[in-house]
Amino acid sequence: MTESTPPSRRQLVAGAADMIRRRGLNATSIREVAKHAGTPLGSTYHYFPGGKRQLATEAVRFAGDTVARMLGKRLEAGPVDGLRAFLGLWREILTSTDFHAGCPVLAVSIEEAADGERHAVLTAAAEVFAGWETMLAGSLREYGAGSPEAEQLATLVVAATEGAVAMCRAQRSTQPLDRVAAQLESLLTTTAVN
Amino acid sequence: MTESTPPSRRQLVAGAADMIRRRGLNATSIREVAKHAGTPLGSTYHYFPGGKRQLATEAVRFAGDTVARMLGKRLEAGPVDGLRAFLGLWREILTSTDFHAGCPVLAVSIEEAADGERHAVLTAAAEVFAGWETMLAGSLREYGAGSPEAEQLATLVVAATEGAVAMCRAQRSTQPLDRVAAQLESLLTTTAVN
DNA sequence: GTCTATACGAAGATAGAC
DNA sequence: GTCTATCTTCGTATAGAC
Repeated sequence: MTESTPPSRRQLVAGAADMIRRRGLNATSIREVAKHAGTPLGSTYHYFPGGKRQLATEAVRFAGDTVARMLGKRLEAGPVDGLRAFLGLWREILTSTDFHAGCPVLAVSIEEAADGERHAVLTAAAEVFAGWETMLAGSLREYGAGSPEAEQLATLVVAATEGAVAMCRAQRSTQPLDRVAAQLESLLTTTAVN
Repeated sequence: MTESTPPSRRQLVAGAADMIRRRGLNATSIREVAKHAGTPLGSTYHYFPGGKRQLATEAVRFAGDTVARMLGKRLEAGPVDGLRAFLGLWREILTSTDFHAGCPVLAVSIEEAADGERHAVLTAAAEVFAGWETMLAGSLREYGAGSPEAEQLATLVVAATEGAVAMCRAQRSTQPLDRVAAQLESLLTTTAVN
């Protein structure tokens, strides 16, 4: 991580994130991720000795950080701008993939491990969600929202967006996300000063 | 369907729904569903000639109908009662399974088919979501909500609940669902008369 | 009509050649 | 250090015995 990161390693993580957000965690095979990245299967286990679990964990963190960076930038202009950017990001992912891709963090959250034990991927997903919520809540408080209200609104934004993206995929339409966007924007506008 | 339904057929559908809501669609194997139902593997293909896709489709519809029946009853007492029942149902599923189970409809919505073609399971999921939304929106209109508002609120309720259930599983806590509940209840109370 | 046995492919992971 | 070849297990689906 600290030493120079090989480009193929990075490609494996990004490719895994893309496959997970389309097919889910269990249907994402190391074989296919490696093939897609142009690296041999053995290399994957050299870069990720922890196997599939480690690769998936890093993929979730990678996707989470990418969204968080974008969200942080847009939140500088206020919570409603952040909300619009957040919703717009997922909308773009849906439409640009013809509703084939969603959120990899949600995907890993709803798949129990085969052996039934709680794996590190779930922990990473929880941290990613918490990070997004913390950023949103902080911005809401900055703009005048009260303390229990800000956290509740932040959770509502993340939960509603994640749920809406899944619904959009089922019905091949952005209608759920657009409806959620209208309600959330009006809610945040009346709560915080912009 | 119309003729007498064998109990093992029913068990297979219910078992599939339970496994899907825990592990997701791709990780749910016909073998294990059959074993769990106590029926031989061959019987599954006798009852469901369409194989895994058919079984999964019926499992989604089964789960959707179960929720819809409960929701319909509780909506007779008004939209806020319906909301509480809806949230309470998912909360109970989370806590009674130690956060191992979620919503099977959401689960199938986020997994692309391996062959890339759009399958019947997704269509069933879209219909289930639409059914829940229609019931909620109808109740909201009955209690005084305007026409674009009612549909938007209904979608927000379903999306936020589904997303929150997934977040609860990731962080092994009902906090996301409880926060969403607080916000949705206050939102529906100010919008509709109860 | 029900179920056993099996065909066939693909998964995760590793051993060991280069 | 990198990659090929392989081990083992499990998946869907079916053929054919009772």
